[in-house]
Amino acid sequence: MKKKPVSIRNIADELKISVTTVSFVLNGKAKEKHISKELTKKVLDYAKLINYKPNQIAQSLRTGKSKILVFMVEDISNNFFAKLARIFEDIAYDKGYKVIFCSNENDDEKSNELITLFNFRQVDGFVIVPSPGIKDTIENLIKDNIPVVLLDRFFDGLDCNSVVIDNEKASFDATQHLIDNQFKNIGFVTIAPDQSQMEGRLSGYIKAIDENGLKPHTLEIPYDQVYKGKGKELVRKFFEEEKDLDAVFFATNYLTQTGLEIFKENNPSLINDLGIISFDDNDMYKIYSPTITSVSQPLNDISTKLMEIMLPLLKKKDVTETTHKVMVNAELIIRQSSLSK
Amino acid sequence: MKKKPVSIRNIADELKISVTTVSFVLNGKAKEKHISKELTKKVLDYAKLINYKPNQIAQSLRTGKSKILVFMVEDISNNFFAKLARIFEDIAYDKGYKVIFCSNENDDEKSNELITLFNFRQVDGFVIVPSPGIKDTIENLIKDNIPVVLLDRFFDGLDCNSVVIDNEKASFDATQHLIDNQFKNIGFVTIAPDQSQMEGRLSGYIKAIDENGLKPHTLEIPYDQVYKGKGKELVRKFFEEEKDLDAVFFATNYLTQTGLEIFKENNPSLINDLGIISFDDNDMYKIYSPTITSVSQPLNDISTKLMEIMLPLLKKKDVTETTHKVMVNAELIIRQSSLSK
DNA sequence: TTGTTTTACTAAAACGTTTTAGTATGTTTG
DNA sequence: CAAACATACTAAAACGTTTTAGTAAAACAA
Repeated sequence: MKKKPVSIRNIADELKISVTTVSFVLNGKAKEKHISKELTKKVLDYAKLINYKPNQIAQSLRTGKSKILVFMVEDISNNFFAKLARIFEDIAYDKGYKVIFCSNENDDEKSNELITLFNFRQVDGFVIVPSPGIKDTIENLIKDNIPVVLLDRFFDGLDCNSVVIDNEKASFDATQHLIDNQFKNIGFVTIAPDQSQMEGRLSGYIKAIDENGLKPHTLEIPYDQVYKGKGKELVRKFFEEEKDLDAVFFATNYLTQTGLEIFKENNPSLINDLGIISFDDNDMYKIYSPTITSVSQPLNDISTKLMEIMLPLLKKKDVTETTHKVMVNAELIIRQSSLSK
Repeated sequence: MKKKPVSIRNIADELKISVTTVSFVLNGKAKEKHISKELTKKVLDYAKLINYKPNQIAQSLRTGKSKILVFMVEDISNNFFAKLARIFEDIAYDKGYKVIFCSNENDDEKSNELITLFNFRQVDGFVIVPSPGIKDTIENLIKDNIPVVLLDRFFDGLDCNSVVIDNEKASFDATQHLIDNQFKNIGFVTIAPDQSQMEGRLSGYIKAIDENGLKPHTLEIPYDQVYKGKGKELVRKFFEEEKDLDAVFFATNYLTQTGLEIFKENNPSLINDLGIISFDDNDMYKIYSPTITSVSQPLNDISTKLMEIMLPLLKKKDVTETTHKVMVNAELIIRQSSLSK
């Protein structure tokens, strides 16, 4: 049966001193509170001896801090988010925080539900990949003085910490790279830009196309159709109609997979004949035939930045004092699929 | 600034009754404790009106239950585990539990550290993909009456709940499928079987090979070499030496990727000439050229089973009463790579 | 000497619940 | 008509911490 864990009381009783003294010592306030060197040592030694660990829940109740962070993404089983989560987890544990992951499926209702749930369960801070319609919820969190860092996306006109990549630049560079490789009719397959990161990706593409005097060919798929098979049909139709495309830039990993699937089904030679770039890397791209060029987000940088912003917020009285909006650069990993044919 | 959340006290004061009564009502013990219908309704209505949510931490301190489960896997950013986690998360939230995910990197020290950390922070239950040397730690958890369900692997001679797939059968079937497709010299690339699931995969392969009077060709890579580039060289050497292989069965997703990488670098035609099967599916396998046959683990079944075992344990006084060892069947997804050439 | 400061330590409240052990009525029962 | 029981409610302890507001003695200053 479960033996009761040792408490501060046990230490106090054993050493015939008060719990107050023990608490002071264990919290490193010995000097400040004028606890003698000898007693301090005695407490520390005994605590170690009996392997005392504070009851985190009692601490939380008293201090109002849970040492738990929430990392809410669109889908934790998505490679990009899973990798980010993994790195964030490591840093967090290192700093004494536990992390609860959850997936909002880019759905406003689910997002709100989860945020409410956790907020009431006294979570210390949130990292959130926001669904399009939760600007108000986020604003309320900030008003309630709860640390929030947005990830991957942000809201125009909302003063909130965020870490995003420079989507426009990344997209511009990728498109320009295709142009530099003699591609002239470059298609862009994306999802409807009600998410800020998608907006940047589209505008980067358009900018490169415009600057080079080319004609844009874009397909924007409504988000709700993407994950319902319907998206695939739209992509298929796009390629059937735009016969003269010589390259295509997919704005997300998932769209690339859909595209490749269609090529495989309808017109396998396209895989080799078209110039192809995918936003977001995938372990398999480097072993595909041809190997696939991708825009790779710097996962380590992103997670590190997230923590760098989050940690000071957790100490602060007022989270609105200063907000940090960090933009990191993505890397274009050039492989066979984007080189001039 | 953060407004103080409403407490049971606020309700009691407002209605001029005791906190006890409020607590009884809110916990559904109104009848049992003879609280009148009218008062019960009044409490419920007012609680709803002011949007009362219990302070989970205070509840935890009092009841000793945190409503938190730990889901510890080898690497949460690994596709297989991420997908499992995603499903488990959904079920858990539905049952009122939060889930903390963590990665032990198949390392005993890290596993022990994490288990100790969470155990002392009063987690209600553990789902664990155990690293090879933590049998004792698991045993101690069980002795302490803490719910544990092992996932993917188990320990011989330890009576502990577990959910695993029938690796031997899955491996046997996959090998037999290759044999049925006229392959005669089937290689098996695996990691050293100090993990139970790897043992089953090897023995299934051997059994099929033996039953068909063929000769085994196995490569066993020590676990610690797999993730250090060294593994790749061992695989490369294997294929250079075993010139007469006509098929290969990779025992994990990661090994498949390594293998494909080597084929691509050294001998691209092999990808089409060899029969290939991979343990664990990958979204990209169905759009690879050729499409790749895989042994796919039933993620939904596994997560559901995990919860089915975990939930009753969380209610029980004594977790050792009965142990459930569940074995689920994997599915062979047949694609081009394993069909007779 | 007396008053002030410093040192060394502690009692008790507080965090927000749940639960035990009541009390004070009203209602049956023998 | 008293004893037993049922109903409707509550005071206070408990969970394990942290922290406020102390006390008592020793050291120092005048």
